Amino acid sequence: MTTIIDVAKAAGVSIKTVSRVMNNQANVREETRRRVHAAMQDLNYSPNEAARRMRSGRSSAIGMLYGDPSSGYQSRLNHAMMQACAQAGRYLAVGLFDEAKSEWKEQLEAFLDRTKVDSVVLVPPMCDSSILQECLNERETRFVLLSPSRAAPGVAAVSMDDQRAAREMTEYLLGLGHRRIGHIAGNPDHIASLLRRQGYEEAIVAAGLEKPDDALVVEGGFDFRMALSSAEKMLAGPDRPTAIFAASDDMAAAAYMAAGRMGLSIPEQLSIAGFDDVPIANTIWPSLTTVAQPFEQMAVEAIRLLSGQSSYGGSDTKAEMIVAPHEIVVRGSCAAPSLQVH
Amino acid sequence: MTTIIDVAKAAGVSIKTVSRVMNNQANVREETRRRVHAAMQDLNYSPNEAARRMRSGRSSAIGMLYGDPSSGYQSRLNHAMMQACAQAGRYLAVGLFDEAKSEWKEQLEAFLDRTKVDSVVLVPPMCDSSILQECLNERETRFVLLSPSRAAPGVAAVSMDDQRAAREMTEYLLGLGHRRIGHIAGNPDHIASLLRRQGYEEAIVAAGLEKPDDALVVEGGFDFRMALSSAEKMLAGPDRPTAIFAASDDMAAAAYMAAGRMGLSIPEQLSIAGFDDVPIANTIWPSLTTVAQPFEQMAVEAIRLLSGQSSYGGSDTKAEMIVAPHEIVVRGSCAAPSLQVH
DNA sequence: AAAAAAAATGACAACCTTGTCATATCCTGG
DNA sequence: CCAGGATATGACAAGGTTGTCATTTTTTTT
Repeated sequence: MTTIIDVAKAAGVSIKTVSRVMNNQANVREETRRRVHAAMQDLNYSPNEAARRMRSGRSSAIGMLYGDPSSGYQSRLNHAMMQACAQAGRYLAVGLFDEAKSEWKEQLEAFLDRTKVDSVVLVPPMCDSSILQECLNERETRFVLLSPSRAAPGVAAVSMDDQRAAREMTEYLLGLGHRRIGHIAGNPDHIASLLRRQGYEEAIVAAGLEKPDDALVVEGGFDFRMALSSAEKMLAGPDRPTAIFAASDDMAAAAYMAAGRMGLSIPEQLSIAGFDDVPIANTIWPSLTTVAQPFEQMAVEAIRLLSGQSSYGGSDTKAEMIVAPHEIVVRGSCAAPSLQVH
Repeated sequence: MTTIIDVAKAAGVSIKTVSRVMNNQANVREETRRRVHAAMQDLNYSPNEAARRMRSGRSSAIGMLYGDPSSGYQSRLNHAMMQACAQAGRYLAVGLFDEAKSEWKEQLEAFLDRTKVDSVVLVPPMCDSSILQECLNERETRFVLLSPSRAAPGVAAVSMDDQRAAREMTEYLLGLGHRRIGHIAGNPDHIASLLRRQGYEEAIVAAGLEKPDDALVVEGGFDFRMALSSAEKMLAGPDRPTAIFAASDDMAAAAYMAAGRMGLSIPEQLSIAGFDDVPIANTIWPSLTTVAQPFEQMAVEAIRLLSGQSSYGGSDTKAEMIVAPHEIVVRGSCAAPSLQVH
């Protein structure tokens, strides 16, 4: 196993200089830096994580704070973070967290003390607590928000373009020939719900159609049950849509259910599209055409943000806001509207 | 921060003796051992992970190998492992793995080299590869199987009692008054499918009813689509059941769909029960009565198994087989059969 | 009871990195 | 060309643990 000493010898410098190069510290001549880098490359050197951590007292692991893990959305995010960490060669220290509890501050302190992490990822719903963010700031712990419900000023965050994705999905349905497209909206407390709805309406209007009325846009609250009754209402109406775009996969599954009850077959008599690409989208049949949230990409970016900021600077935390590219995943739940329906 | 030196002073021994006690090494008098333990307790000492790892070259992290992560089952298991590791104060190093690829052996070596873990958890479907197990044995890496499809002789494993759980769930349905209970069986390649089916039949027979015939037990293959058509067939038959017990939640969701298409309301006209308690069980409505796999418990036991075996012994690996207790989670999808159905 | 063997314990180095502080080198302006 | 400051580099300790090997204590054997 090659150590910093080997690199120092190879580069003809002291170990301290190698250390400086590794940690991007100042006061190293450019030429020296190059030589050291070359030596590291040659020897295929990678620093001993344990030694580093012991000396500095900090862990290179990345902390992740999250709350209720029951949703498919959560598990996808978990998984993406695990994968991204594995790829980056870092460990993931997770803390399950109950913000509702009063001792949450002690919980946080305990987590940080135990794990010694100095960077954490906040996923929904933890990422929307400004008090939590203040606490992390106080402890000089770097953090990045993953898919926050609302933008926090001056805080690094990674998210996706909900509005554009919704517009594109709606455009896809329009492109199939649909003219009457319903929308099941999410919980209006989440900014994502509004953005998705806006994207949907934007596409409709841009296609020269009438702005959707109340019969076409119903509340689903990101809740299966509410979405189920809303979808049934929509489909029972006088001029029912030929396609439904739900603001989440769970609600799209509810629309499947509603369609089944009304005797409508998917996609022949009703097209359904979702949003998120959680496991259920590939479980149900016909499998769901949906917007794939770029979970993997977002996780990678989050780690990059946490790694990139200078380790000890502190002051240069200019907030970066990264938008990861989504994808429309076409599966079997959408088709051109059949002519005989109306 | 208290170190091994503080403990040594407090116990009146050398640091080496403390080290010996910590690592359960031989040649420490019982009384000394007690004194050291007391001192550790007093000072609330916990060893410095980084120093340990640096000296020994091994990581105390636990490795986890898994394959296709798309199912809800996988994500529950992931999550449980993350939580259990956090509780045990250990990191989780995950490796995503493609056993189908030919370079999987290199993949494994690389993973073990990079992470330096010396204990790994194998989750489905990785836990059924005996070649993989041989490889791990060669490298003297401890491992434990989590919920294996078939028992491997001489290998530590954690699982649940599928047969008993299925029997209990069926008994629950019988207790509600159901006399004609259908079963959607899983993929027969999984031992769990057979066990669940046996448990189901056992309960039926024990209740003095006829052993279920082919009209009552259909193949679902742990696949939504197959389960959907099987359920439809079952419900369309001449003497349709008043309750369906599916061998997985995904297949239970398919039964919901089938019921919707047939115009049967749940639970008034048809009771449905599932198995696993994955996210979908709480998403759909009415929420699904199901068998909660003891994911959390299994993860905790897996870590205990890996931690418990003597660190350097090697030979004393008597294979422990642990069965974690499941739970019947009663939600809204089952009710007494209404009288007017038949 | 002495000698030998076995068991228990301890002193100290080693692991690899980073921080401190001292030293060497470079550059600037007179 | 030199003084002085700025910049670049290096020597060495420290961090907490475990391995090696020597030493002390206990037990067994004669």
